[in-house]
Amino acid sequence: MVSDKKDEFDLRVFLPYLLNRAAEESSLEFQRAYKDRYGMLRTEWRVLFHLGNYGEMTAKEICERARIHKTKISRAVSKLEQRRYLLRKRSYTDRRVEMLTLTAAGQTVYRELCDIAQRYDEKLAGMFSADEVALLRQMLRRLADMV
Amino acid sequence: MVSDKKDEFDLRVFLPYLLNRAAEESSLEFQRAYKDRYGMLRTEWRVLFHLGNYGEMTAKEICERARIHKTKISRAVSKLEQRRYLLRKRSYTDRRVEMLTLTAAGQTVYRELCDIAQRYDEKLAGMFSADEVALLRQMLRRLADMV
DNA sequence: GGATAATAGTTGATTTTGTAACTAACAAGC
DNA sequence: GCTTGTTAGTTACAAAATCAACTATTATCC
Repeated sequence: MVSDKKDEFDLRVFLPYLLNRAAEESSLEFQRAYKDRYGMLRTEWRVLFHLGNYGEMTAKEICERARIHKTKISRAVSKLEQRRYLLRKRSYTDRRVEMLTLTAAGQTVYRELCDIAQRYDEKLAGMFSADEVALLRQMLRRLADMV
Repeated sequence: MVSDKKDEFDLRVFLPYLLNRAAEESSLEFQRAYKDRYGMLRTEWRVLFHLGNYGEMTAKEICERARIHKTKISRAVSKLEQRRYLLRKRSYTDRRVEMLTLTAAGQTVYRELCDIAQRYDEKLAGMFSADEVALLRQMLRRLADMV
């Protein structure tokens, strides 16, 4: 007799769940770097990294690239400014817009965190073969809609 | 002349970042199912799914399996109980412990969400070949330390 | 068996996020 | 140029997450 019982759903293969769990787990160690060492929140390091990675940007551009809501960006920018990690400069072609750049201090922190990130990434990547990791990154980028 | 410039860090290949972005993005659509239709939070559906998937469990066991902090579980359980989705039953071998089970209503919601989850999972999986998805799930499980 | 430590789960205070309303500046249409 | 609509960014309030302290119960060790 053929089983007509619908395949039971298994939480542990559900992609959104797996992705979230993997993301949470793999963020923990790196989080300590920016949180414990620099008292930064996740959004703050994301802003810092975007400015470090892409140079001068506006809050709007960071919102779009990082897919973070503008209120979170706004608060993260204030915090980073307070800590003298970034400078705001009003665009004088459009005075609603602020150009954001890292200060020397911000760049130093950025580089330090980059080093930590890179080492940590290598550690994670080391769990798999080079081909596997390449495929993983590619698939994640597609899922993240960063194609 | 060989470049001795250290390879510039690229945010868009950093695994924790990719994982988080992919997780956030791929959760959005499914989130609407439990949030908009049932007014549930993420922790609440995770608890619901655990009970649906594994049957009777204690809050402690859910904490460990799902890696969610006990205060979040405690509040999610209260909410689910209020909505009559689950029942608490004191263990009488250890009266600190509560056995949690889904009510009939809870099981109905669970099954509905399972269907949605399964269809959504198939949609996501459809972005890649069967082999690729199998590998992805396997890698995510390792990253999530669910090996 | 009684003191001390450990465990399951809850509660309260603080921090962070999310939502909506807001200000200030620009753009378009007439 | 003046109304209407949009956009960049901020702020205020509500919802949720985090962290520490708490209660009640069980386990340990002398």
